[in-house]
Amino acid sequence: MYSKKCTPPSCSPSSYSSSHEEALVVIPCPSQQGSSSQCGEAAAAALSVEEARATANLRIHRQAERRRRERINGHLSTLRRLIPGTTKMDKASLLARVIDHVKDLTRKASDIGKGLMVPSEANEVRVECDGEDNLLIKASVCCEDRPDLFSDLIQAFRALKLTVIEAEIVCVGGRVKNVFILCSRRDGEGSVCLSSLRESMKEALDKIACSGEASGVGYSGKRLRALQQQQYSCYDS
Amino acid sequence: MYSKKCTPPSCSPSSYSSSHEEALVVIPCPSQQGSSSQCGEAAAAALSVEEARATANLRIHRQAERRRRERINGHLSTLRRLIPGTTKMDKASLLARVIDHVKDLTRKASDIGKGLMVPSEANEVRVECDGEDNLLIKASVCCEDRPDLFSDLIQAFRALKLTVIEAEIVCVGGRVKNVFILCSRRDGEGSVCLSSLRESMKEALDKIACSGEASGVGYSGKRLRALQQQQYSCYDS
DNA sequence: CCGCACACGTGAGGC
DNA sequence: TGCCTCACGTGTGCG
Repeated sequence: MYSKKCTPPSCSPSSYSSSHEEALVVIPCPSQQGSSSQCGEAAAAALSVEEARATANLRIHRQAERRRRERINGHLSTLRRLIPGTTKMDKASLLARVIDHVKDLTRKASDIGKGLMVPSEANEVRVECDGEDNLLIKASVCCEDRPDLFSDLIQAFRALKLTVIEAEIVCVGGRVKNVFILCSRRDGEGSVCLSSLRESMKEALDKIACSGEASGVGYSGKRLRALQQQQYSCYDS
Repeated sequence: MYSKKCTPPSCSPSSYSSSHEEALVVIPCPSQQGSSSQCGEAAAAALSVEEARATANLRIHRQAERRRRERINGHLSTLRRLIPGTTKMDKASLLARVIDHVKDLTRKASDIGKGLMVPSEANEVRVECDGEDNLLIKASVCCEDRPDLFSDLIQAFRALKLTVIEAEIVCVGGRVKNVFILCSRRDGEGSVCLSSLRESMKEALDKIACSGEASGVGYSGKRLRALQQQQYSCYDS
């Protein structure tokens, strides 16, 4: 029940067989070929041939194990190649980072599939620092849409010295969800400074999200019903 | 100054087969301690103490190596836990699937950040079967927007006996991108049937996407410029 | 019996 | 020098 047909044949790290090659020489014992007449010798011969077979098996086993090791290490270095910054890293630590990476990507992927990309009913502002290098910041704002919302957000980011790397906009029935990937370009960067940045960001974005709340309302029930009936529309009335 | 020449490396590994707990008892051998009065013994004692230290080092090395192995295998089983369907799978194959998973998730994740969620200039219809169970189908349609586009799509899915699990709509400057997660509820399901389903889906969606092409055009350059200047808007003129 | 996969202990090399 | 990581060969259990 294991291994299936996978066995990527190309996983070999290309440098192979140069270092130690198993010589095919098998029989070091010359003792037992002439002696067919003595029974004691026969026993010895049997034992030695048995030994020879054992060593042959051992040899096969040895190189099989080596192939297995090469397969595993090949996959491991493929992983190293895939995940940036893991070159010349400990094998165990590499696996740890692979785990982190998988978890992270799974979370991201589930975000897109689930409800993240459909603007929710309630206003929502989230600011999270992505990854371990703390360079990228992800900010998402979900609120009622209005003509100058986007430029307001951009201005807020500019005031905080944040560069927009990516922006993602989804609008459904008058509500909008904006997700930004930002990059903070500051001189004395530190985790302390970063947390305060988080706070000011959240404050500013909250203000922007709520500023259009007084004017137009009443979409809630209608929009929800529209969603449930699967009659999405991007068009305002 | 213990004698203890025991534990020669040749000593069979099964000798201390008591599961694996390293007993702290070090000195079982009382063999050559009686003669303390001879000077030749001094050299032997020095040699033996050196040997003893060597074996102690070996012991430390042994259990350190074991810890390392445990760490790696721990991470490996964590990965098994994370990726569904890899229980009791070969270690190398597990790594292969981890690689696939990482590649897949990276692609998906880059999709959300890059161009997937912004309607592209050219019309585009994609149908892909997600995951290994072949139950979920992801269909994305990118085309010029029109009032009844969505209901047309829904009708097409209904005709193909597809249930909409999730829908994601992004509209920018008159163009729209719809991404659907669908579930096929059919009796005799098979990969053959599924590929034909793919074909008919693609055909139907292509028809729908192109049907509004004749009427309104000319957004292209304007929209592209708007995107580059980061002046997104969900509002039609 | 053989192929396969795993865990183990040990030698070698890098700080 | 000591600790750590790695590769290697081998013993062992499973189909």
